[in-house]
Amino acid sequence: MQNVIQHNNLSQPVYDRLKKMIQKGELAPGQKLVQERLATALGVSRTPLLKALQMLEHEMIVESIPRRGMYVREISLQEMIDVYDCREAIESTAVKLVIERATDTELSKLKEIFEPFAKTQHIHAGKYRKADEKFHDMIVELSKNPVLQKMSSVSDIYKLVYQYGLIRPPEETMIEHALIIKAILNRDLESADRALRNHISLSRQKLAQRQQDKSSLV
Amino acid sequence: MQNVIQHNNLSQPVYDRLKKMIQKGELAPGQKLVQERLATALGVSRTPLLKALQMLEHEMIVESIPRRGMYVREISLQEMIDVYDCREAIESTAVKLVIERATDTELSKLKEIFEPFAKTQHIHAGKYRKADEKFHDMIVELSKNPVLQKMSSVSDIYKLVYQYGLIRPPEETMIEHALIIKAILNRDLESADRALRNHISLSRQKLAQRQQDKSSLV
DNA sequence: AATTCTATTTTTGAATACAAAATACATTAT
DNA sequence: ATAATGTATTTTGTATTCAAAAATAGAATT
Repeated sequence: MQNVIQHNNLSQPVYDRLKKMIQKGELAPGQKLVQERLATALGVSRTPLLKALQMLEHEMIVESIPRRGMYVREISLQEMIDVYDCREAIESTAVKLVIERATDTELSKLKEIFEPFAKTQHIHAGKYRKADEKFHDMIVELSKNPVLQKMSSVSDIYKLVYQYGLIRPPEETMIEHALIIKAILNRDLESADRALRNHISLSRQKLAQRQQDKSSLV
Repeated sequence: MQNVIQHNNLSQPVYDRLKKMIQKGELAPGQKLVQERLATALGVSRTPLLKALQMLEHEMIVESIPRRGMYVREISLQEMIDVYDCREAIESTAVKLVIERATDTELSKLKEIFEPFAKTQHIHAGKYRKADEKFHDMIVELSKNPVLQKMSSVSDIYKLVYQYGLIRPPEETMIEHALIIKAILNRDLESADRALRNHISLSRQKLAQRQQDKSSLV
């Protein structure tokens, strides 16, 4: 029995690890997270684990059922559609602020994200998804609105949409990304807003279509 | 020393009490919240208190400075302006969904909120503020989008704007509320969106004006 | 009088202990 | 065999303990 108490923020690394494990599916949706067992597996006590789980709960990645336990949340298709409405709200506002507040140097970083894909013929799906996430993250970051950033973390679960497979081919979204970036670089708010809303809205519509298909099966 | 352990969600009532205490200013912005002392005062141990504080941290009402402690957050004028941008994002999306999803019965409840003030000549400031908050809460609630609702809780700190005094006279906002409600009842998305954005935007501009005034004093 | 250093106290973050609720399991009754 | 009941085990929510870091107070020095 080791009698050493750590004092340096154990919950943060635990949070990071859990989040990755859930994103990778190592902890499956619906799965119960037994605290003592999980804590031992991660080499900490229940205290920092619980703090990490609470953070994930705020992001709607896990859910706590009182006196029952913590579970990895299952994100339904309907909820994912709701998430896309949230992303449109967040990012549309973010884009407005980016155009107001970001420097040209900062804007150029947005552009760089998709440059590797412009050259190549075949787009690596995994790398493109990462770039896509980075693009949307950066828009929120460059908004320089801390409250918006915090709110954004709640709808970050959109990143779990891959559970429903590929929503739209990269070739399609690539063009839309280019349009958004171009408008932002020109600091053309109206075009940027329109392009961004269109981009998110199209994906949401794809999800809604699947929802339709599913319910019409019954 | 009582040897009784409660098992029924102590953190929720603690959260409620703390939130009210902060809203009333009983716990002042900037004030340090010493855990042991506060826990004793509330009749619980540090464990449920800490959980409550984490919830408040997520809503940006308190902040944790690692290894230093928990503090009641001071919300600057600039941040409040940022909050209003967030509210516009949230509520604009909410209104869209309300028009899509809410029943006529539900919409009628929106209307009822301000009815007491239509009759009276003099508007009771405190009661009007409560009604105002209820109105905005209800829009988010009737959106029936759980993710949006969760996000909304983060920018709920707009309710602390009264710390900066009265932003606009009730007579002014009353008219705007009426316009928003009318458009929602008609399920006229375009008008509702325009009215709502105008309403929030005007308040934000007032705050921005104060920010200007303040910085030009220097 | 101001500043630096040191000893003491306080407070935080983590680990552990503990009681009640939830679950699993076996036994009995139907 | 299935349902119902009682018992043992597990797990949660809270309380407590503990060690390290931070804050404080006091002494020593400039």
